[in-house]
Amino acid sequence: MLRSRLTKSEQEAILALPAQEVRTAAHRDIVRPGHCSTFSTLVVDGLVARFDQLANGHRQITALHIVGDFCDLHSVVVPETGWGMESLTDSVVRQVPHEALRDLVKSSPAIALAFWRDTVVDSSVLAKWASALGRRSAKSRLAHLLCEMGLRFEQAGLSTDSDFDFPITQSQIADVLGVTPVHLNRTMQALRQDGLLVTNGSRFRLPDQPRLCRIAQFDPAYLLLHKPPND
Amino acid sequence: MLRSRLTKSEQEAILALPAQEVRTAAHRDIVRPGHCSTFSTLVVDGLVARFDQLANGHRQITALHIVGDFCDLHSVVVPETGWGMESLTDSVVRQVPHEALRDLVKSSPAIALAFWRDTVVDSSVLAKWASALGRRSAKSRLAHLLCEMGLRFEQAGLSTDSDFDFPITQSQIADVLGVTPVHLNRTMQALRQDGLLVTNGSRFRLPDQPRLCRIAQFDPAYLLLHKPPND
DNA sequence: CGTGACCTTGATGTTAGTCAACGAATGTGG
DNA sequence: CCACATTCGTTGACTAACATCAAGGTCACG
Repeated sequence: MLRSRLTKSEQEAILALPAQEVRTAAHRDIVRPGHCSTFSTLVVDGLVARFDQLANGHRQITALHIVGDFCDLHSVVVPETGWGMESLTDSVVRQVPHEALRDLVKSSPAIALAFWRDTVVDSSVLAKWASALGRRSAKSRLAHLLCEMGLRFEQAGLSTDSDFDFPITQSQIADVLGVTPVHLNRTMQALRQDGLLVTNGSRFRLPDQPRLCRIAQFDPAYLLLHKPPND
Repeated sequence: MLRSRLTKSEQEAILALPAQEVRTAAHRDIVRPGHCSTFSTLVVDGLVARFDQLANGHRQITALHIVGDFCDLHSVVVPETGWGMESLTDSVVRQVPHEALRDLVKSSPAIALAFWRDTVVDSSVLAKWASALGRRSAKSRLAHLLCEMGLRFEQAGLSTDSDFDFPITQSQIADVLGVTPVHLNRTMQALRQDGLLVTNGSRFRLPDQPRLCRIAQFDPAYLLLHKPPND
């Protein structure tokens, strides 16, 4: 679950944290921007996005979180939310009070480091994405997103990296890539015509991953999957 | 220096950390992408940028660091560098060994939280920037950058927020905004014609900040300047 | 008096946004 | 079972933003 090595007892301490389980329908705002949050959110089922909203209402999704992700652990040390969180699908989340997390962190330096590390990995993914938004074409960004999500779904044990269920609308993908829904639609068609993408409902298949990775210039190092020890 | 409240003795412990002071000329890579770093970098003088590099050599700057910033504290918990760091001007930095930082973090939970918090603030700035790259025009992004840097220079006690020394080339700003140098040049001219920017060498003056902030949709909340206590 | 780094300008091509409309699938209430 | 609305994907015509290519201009520096 977390991207660090912990002892059994430390793992148990995290799992034993008090939490409120919440079910939400798709397209609901779980955390509204501009407030102060009192809990962190663990995704139990579904797909959850962190976003930033502009004055005109347009959204830029800055992170996608799948089953098992602790999506706003950073709010433990910085509870002020400039961002918001929305459910992209019907979802189930566990809300863990900051108070409990802070107590745990004080009692165990190893867990503090593991939490810190987890937020840094999120930040590493975000940096890679910022670079994609600034310097790549929509087609390359879409390819990159597909490569990343495939790998993350596989790592989470949900599917293979080249054939996965990704229940997201084209408008939502557009909010990730920073393009309009119309342009995303055309970009997806371009990948389909190149024989790099086959979709069927929410099922995504990537028939030629090596070529897709080349277009995306995808190097999975930034996801930090090898989980080195903390010290 | 750090964006958290610490006791005197904690502050002294940080300042007493062993470090190697290094001087670098402008336009040098301080940390090369794709390695494993063994120290974190504190900016003593100058301007330092974190960047991500594409296969074609193009760079996207993902963070700017001014005097007093600890620019890669995150590498304490994740030493693998997908990114690089370059000096934008002649600079002086202090390189603090990760080993010493990890020892300090283990001995003091408050410092661990302060360090964690610092990396989360960087991440908050990055999220705002990703949103700008995805959803705003070059003009709005430039306005946003100017508002942010003005405020940060002021907070660091270097100048006022509407008249500051920002020793950076147009090509480097272009690498921040994710545009070409040619287009950045034209974007700056547009701000000048609107009476929103006056430059003289590396001196930037913002004659009409309220209007500039409106164009930028600048809300400084994401910089988390009010420094709430850690717990 | 070159030379190189940086800024500026013009012409032209490409990428992506905007506006508007339509079709397919799904759900809902009568 | 049918009319209706809603959401989502798709398409076409047109426009705006930005990239690319190429060339000069300025200034500091050796």
